[in-house]
Amino acid sequence: MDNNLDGFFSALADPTRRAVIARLTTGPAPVSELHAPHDMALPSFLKHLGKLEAAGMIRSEKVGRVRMVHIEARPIAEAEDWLKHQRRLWEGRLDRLSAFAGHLEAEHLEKESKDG
Amino acid sequence: MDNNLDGFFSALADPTRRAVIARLTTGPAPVSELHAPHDMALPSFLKHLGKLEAAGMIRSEKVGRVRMVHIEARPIAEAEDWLKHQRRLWEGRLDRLSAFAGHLEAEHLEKESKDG
DNA sequence: AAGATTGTTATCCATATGGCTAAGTAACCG
DNA sequence: CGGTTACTTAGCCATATGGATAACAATCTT
Repeated sequence: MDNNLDGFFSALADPTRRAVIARLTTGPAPVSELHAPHDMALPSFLKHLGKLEAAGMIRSEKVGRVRMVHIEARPIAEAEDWLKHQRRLWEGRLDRLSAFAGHLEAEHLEKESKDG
Repeated sequence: MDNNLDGFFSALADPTRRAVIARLTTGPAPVSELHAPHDMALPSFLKHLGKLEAAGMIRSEKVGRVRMVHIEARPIAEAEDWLKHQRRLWEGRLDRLSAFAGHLEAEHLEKESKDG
């Protein structure tokens, strides 16, 4: 339970890094291409890639002088699963609440009919 | 695109705050009860609640001297949707790739997933 | 009214984060 | 070989974050 969720979520808590992920869903790219749309010095940008890689969300290999970056889908699925799980718990609780409310109402009606 | 995702994800990038969310999926609770399982001074803990509230993930109202806290589901769904969207793009790309490249690409991806 | 509960506010502190520049290394190109 | 490209490493800096204590405020409880 105490897995990489910290890294996953904090990696996603930045628009630059989310943009990189979004870009990479369309296919691998070299660092320079990933960097291009971001108004930021390259070393600053590399820190973002570093965080994504540390979180296990991307991987990269160097081919000649170029570093190719590609997405790693599993962490995204894990984060998604955590959210889905929470949402289901929450929805389940709503179900139980409404069942309980129904129960209360039934009791109430029953009591009323006895009293009446 | 530039919505509250920063706040949502960074709010979830902390185990204390995820624990609070997890707890709140089972129903509302007063601050003291939320605080109890966490080995941390109350003011420190309140900062976490503050972040969750700022991100719109929880709400709270004061009843007497007690503050009751409850979860706000929509942000969770939004974060989940972002992830789902990215995953679909990624999967869509895989579909397109395999349509073009056939079994060679499939073999490559299979190898990658084994390496992971 | 006194005391206990339950937050709240105000500081303070160490570390992490996100940006920068400057200078270095490792391919490729002519 | 020399220059250009594509990173890489090393430092610097400002602000944010996550923790702490101390003191205050409001509301039950007795």
